[in-house]
Amino acid sequence: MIESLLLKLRKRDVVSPDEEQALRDLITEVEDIPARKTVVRRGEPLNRSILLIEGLMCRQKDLRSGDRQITALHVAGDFLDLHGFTLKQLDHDVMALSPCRVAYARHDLLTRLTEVHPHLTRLLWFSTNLDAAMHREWELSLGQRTGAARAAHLFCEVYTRLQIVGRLDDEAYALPMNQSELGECLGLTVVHTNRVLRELRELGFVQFTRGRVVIEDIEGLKAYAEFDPTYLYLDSTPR
Amino acid sequence: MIESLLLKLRKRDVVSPDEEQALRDLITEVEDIPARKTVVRRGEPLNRSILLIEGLMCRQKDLRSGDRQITALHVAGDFLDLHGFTLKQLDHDVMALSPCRVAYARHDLLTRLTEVHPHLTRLLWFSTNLDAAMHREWELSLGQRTGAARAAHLFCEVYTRLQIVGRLDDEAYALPMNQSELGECLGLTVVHTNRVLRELRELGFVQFTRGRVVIEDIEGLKAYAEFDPTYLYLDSTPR
DNA sequence: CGTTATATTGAAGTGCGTCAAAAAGTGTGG
DNA sequence: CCACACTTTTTGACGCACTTCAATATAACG
Repeated sequence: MIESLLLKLRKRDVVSPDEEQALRDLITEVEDIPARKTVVRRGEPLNRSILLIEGLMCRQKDLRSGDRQITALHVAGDFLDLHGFTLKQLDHDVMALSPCRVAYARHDLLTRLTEVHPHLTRLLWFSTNLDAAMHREWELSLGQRTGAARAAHLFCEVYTRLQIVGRLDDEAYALPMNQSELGECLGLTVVHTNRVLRELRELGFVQFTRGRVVIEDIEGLKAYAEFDPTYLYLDSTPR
Repeated sequence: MIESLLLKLRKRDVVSPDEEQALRDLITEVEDIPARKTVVRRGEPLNRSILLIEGLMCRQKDLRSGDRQITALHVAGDFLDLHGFTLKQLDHDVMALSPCRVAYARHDLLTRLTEVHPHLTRLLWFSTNLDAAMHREWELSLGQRTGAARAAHLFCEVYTRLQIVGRLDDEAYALPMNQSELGECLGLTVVHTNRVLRELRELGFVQFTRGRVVIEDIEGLKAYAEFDPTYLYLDSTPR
């Protein structure tokens, strides 16, 4: 159940059998979530954090005009709102993009964990810092990259993250969202998102059709996006 | 020396005298940094984190074209790279925008702190999560707000953050950067930044001249920017 | 099979970038 | 105090990336 989480963490540091057990003990109830359901609403008090076991979720903020920005994507093995453990409420919504399976980690157990497992605590802390690193890369994309490069970069990032947790299907993967939602990740309208996707397709880099990404030329795509995975911290270092 | 940090933390939770002392013991050497100096370079191994005592610093990422994005601003009381404690190296540079005074917190002492002070650890964890919340709000700005609203929002955010640490000078404050650097925060060119500033001035909201922000109508500015400080977590809650 | 969501294309408009130059401010040395 | 060089701000003209509005095509679904 926490296998993807372990894959993710062990890519970055050693997790002892003891710590693995502590994580297993942390996770209680499992639940299935339908697509499009909001699982955490901004401002609501939190007493547990959610681990994504299967599916695709996102964090989003919106303006009064209704314009939305998706600020993060989450794949299997990610905590959706571990930051909520110290923040106690979120500044944004968390929504399922596909049908998902999640598990819950109660905050009182997490508090206990911080008192008993300092190294594991630092690892969980690391994992929220990793989210922040991705936010920064998205800021760079939104502020400086062209629409096409932004899309290309996103495809590279998700490719890399899914690879870690074994969700790549050869050179393709599931990205269950429509072009409108993809546009909300990229800060583009649906119409322009569609044009940008055509460009990437015509360049022979990648195809995105009905929630599925097929990579045709990963090296070309990475070069085009200036994708440098440093910000994903893929080295195993004592944290 | 850590007074601004204490103001910042105590705005969000209780810091016991014991914990205050632990923080004081954490901070060793103090140093003065000249403007424009890069204090942390991406990729370099870190064994300490930096607390900003006085001045303005930023985090920045760039593309090969030379286009830069400033992903965060830091004021007195902020840790510049506390995330570096668990990341062990940064994915971006940290640079002084003005002459600054900083103090250092060694990572071995921080590790020790996590083993002895779980609640304080959670508070420091919180503070990195707060940085992430600001990153998300900037993503919303960069992705969805117009240039003028983005600038207005930034002025509101810094106004609020400086207020907490007592650096407001009536309805004005120091923001020691030029229009080019402001543009790099906003994802705009200098030229357009200049036009956006004129617009905000003509609307009677705010003036930005030679590194100084003079707020003329804070309520108007907040409304214009749709500034909602929820994401700054200004309530005192047990973390 | 009809209904609704999603994708695609076209045409026209706009926010912001680019290029270029002038104006204003700042710092330094004489 | 001025002279000079340099940085920063400001403005104008023009171009482009992206948006908006609108219509059609295609896929998904009960």
